[in-house]
Amino acid sequence: MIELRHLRYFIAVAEEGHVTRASERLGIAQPPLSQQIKALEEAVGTPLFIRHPRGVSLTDAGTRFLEGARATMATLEETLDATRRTARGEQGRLAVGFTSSVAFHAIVPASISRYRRLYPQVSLALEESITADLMDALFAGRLDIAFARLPPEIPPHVRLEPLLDEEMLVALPPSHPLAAGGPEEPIELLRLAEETFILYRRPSGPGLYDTIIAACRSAGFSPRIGQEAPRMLATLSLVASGLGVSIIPASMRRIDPGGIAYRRVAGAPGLVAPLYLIYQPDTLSGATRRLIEVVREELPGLAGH
Amino acid sequence: MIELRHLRYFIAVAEEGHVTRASERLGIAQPPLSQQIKALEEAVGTPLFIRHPRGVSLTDAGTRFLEGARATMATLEETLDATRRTARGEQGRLAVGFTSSVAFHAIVPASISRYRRLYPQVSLALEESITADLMDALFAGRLDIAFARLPPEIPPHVRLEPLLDEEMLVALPPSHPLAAGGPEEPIELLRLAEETFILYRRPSGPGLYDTIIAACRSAGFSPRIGQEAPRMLATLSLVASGLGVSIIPASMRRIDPGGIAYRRVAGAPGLVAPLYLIYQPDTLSGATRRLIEVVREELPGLAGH
DNA sequence: TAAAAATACTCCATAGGTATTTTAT
DNA sequence: ATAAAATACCTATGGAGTATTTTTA
Repeated sequence: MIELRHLRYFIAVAEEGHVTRASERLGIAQPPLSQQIKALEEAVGTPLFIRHPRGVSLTDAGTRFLEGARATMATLEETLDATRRTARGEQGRLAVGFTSSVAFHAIVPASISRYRRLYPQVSLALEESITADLMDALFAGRLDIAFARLPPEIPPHVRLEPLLDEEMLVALPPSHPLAAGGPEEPIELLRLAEETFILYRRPSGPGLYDTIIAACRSAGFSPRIGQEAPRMLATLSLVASGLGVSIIPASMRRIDPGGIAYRRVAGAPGLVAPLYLIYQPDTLSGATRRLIEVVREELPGLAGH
Repeated sequence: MIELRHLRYFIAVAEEGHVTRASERLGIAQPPLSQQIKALEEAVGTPLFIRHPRGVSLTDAGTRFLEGARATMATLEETLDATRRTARGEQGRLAVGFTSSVAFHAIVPASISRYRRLYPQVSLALEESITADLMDALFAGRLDIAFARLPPEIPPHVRLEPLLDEEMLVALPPSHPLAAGGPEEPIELLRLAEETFILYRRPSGPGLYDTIIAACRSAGFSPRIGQEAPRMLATLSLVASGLGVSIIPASMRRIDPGGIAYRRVAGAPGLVAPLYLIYQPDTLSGATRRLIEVVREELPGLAGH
């Protein structure tokens, strides 16, 4: 069976044109080198060297073999390089998922764009989806990592790394009486007791839904749910149309489908939208590790929101 | 040190996704396979497999390594193929030399063209030169094989394989009295005793020169040398111009620089032009061996001339 | 509990070492 | 006579085998 040892030895002898000199270069004795060369010639099935009284030279077949032996070694070297770069996360592919409700938080675009700059050789695949689908994709290996709110259930081996707790704001139709105050002036949650609420549909983001209901309960009322919208943007459109009020993560404020008024909420400490980085810590690719690093480094600059 | 064994084992495990199944396929036990995989991962410097309770799967780095390992094995396989084809003489290069005095003998073009047809993957280099230069080139390895007359001296390790003895003809100027007879009617050499001879210059083809002089001597006269021409064609031009007669190998008859009359020679059994195949039998390339075969096979069909 | 991989050890095949002979100039 | 490769023989590293333990779903 031909081994790389044979190729290394063959190349040395071919380059030196001299078995003894090659054996010195290789740090072995001459007889074993002669034997290995002989074994190689046997395995190939044809002489590769012509033996002269003062050295050896290549046969035609040997010349062709030298070319191929070098190509083989070069292919392996390249492979080792690429493999190590991939392991270090400097090369390869990275599939990142996120939900529509986190896409607008600065941490996501900031991390992605810094990552792109630091590791340009990694080809990025970005996917927006609902939390449940992200979790499935993560578990199945179609996704390496995701940004999301608290998922309904956590598959085994999946880690949720809490990044930050985002403040939530009340979204009011422009015509609403409470919309009159300044945006930085908080309002009591209880003042919304008689309002109709427009909320995310349950399976799309149960975490936020439950949090909002719980906050209303502890403020002393049970909110009337007027409509459950399928996505964040749809929720805000309904609010803008005057069909009700909503409570949304602060980062969504930059979406404004027509004159919505955002107001901070007073006296509702549990009313926050957590943002998690989600991945399988046991099977982290290098590229994924690098993204986690980047996200953690971005965090201090934006912890507030 | 990474060996091909590691690559073979790695590929088997990657393809099976299962160390035990791969060990069966490889015909070894499971523990040594696990050890070799571990040693490979150590040499590469990064894990290549993720160990699951029911099998293994590739890491990102492992996926890249699989690709490269396959490429490495493929490069080696290709190399072995090409090396064996080269050894068999089905591929590669072949440099063939010949002198101007043999170029017109049917054996040369016939052999070359059949060789071309049989081994189209061998790139042929043809070189016409004087015998002495051919011998140098052969000895120096710039030439693999040559067709020539008897060389002045034979370098060590060079074999002269006699192919055939070619009849020699008298070449007469068109105006010469002896040119009147039919070409197949032989003339006695002695009848040329008073003629002026135009012969090859000595260093270009000493064999023929000496043969002609010796034949004249044994016919009972010493020829008068009028001129020594540098090449065969020049010799014939001088004859055509009426400056003298010459004696040339029969295959040159097809060159006719203006009305030369060719006549067979009677009673001069030693007056032949030998044709040799010349090569170094100790360092024959496959391609050279194939050409020798072809020439030997062509021989019976044309032994006469 | 069960399936698979890892670990511990043992053994032997063979890569490599030493001494010598052969070969070709 | 000499330089180099080949041969003969020996040594010991490490690849592979057997038995067992560890791991994790």
